[in-house]
Amino acid sequence: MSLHESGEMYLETIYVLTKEKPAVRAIDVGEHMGFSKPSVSRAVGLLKKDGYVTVDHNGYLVLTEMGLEVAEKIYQRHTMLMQLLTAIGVDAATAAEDACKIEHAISDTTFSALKQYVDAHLANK
Amino acid sequence: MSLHESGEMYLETIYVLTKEKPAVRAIDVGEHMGFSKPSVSRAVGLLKKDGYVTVDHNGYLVLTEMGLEVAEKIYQRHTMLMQLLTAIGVDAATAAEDACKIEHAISDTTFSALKQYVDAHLANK
DNA sequence: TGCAGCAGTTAGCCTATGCTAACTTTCGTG
DNA sequence: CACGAAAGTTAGCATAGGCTAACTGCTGCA
Repeated sequence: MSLHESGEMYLETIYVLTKEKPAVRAIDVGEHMGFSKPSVSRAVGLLKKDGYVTVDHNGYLVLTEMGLEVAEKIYQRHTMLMQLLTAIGVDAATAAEDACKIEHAISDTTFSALKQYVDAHLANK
Repeated sequence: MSLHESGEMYLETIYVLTKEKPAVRAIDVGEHMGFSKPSVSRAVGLLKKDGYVTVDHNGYLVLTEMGLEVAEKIYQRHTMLMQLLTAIGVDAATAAEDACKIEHAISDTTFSALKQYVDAHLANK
């Protein structure tokens, strides 16, 4: 089954937490996203079924190659959007909030064009 | 009840069609959005209940003041995003598609900042 | 004038995605 | 060793928002 916005958010969260912690459990994901345990449980079940994550014997969540690919893609969008929005004067909190929504909406084409523009005109501002 | 992305899309579509045609019926909205008649019927029913549109005795859809306000807001976002995306090299079709999704996601703050930036740096490119 | 076709509605299905309540499982510690 | 807390799962509810099937109701034309 195809990934929706919510699936992408879970993958991105697992990705981000993986960079912060030695191991990521479902409960950590839930706390980070502000979702209940059952919501995470179901979401992870779907991501597992579709081959985006695996769960080891300790209950630790690990992104598969496919999951990592998606997570990195979304995370890159997030980073670029944060750069763009803060560079044009949007406060960090609002930028983060909006970036989280926009990152799931834009096509590869738009991402590339924006990235190129930001790198050329707005980086380090 | 609050408006969701889909409600905003319906309002925007009614707004756009109103500028193109003498009168807008539910069926026109459905054709324009690629949705079935029942989907439009229910959506319009909700928008009517919540005071965003009225339906006259001929079945023509008319935006209320409140509906018009929302529709114009979304339409402005759409226009600004089209300007932005095409200015940085995104093809028109992709820009339109992405603008349709982004327009519902951005906050007023981000809209203002982007609009200002586009007007100052990217207009008429 | 009666029927055909179009517009709109109603009923009910499906998926996605959040939730709570309640159960299971596992583990550390008194 | 047994109990309590923490993590995860299962069951079932709700909303949003698509869809098809089938009904209603109006309108225009042979």
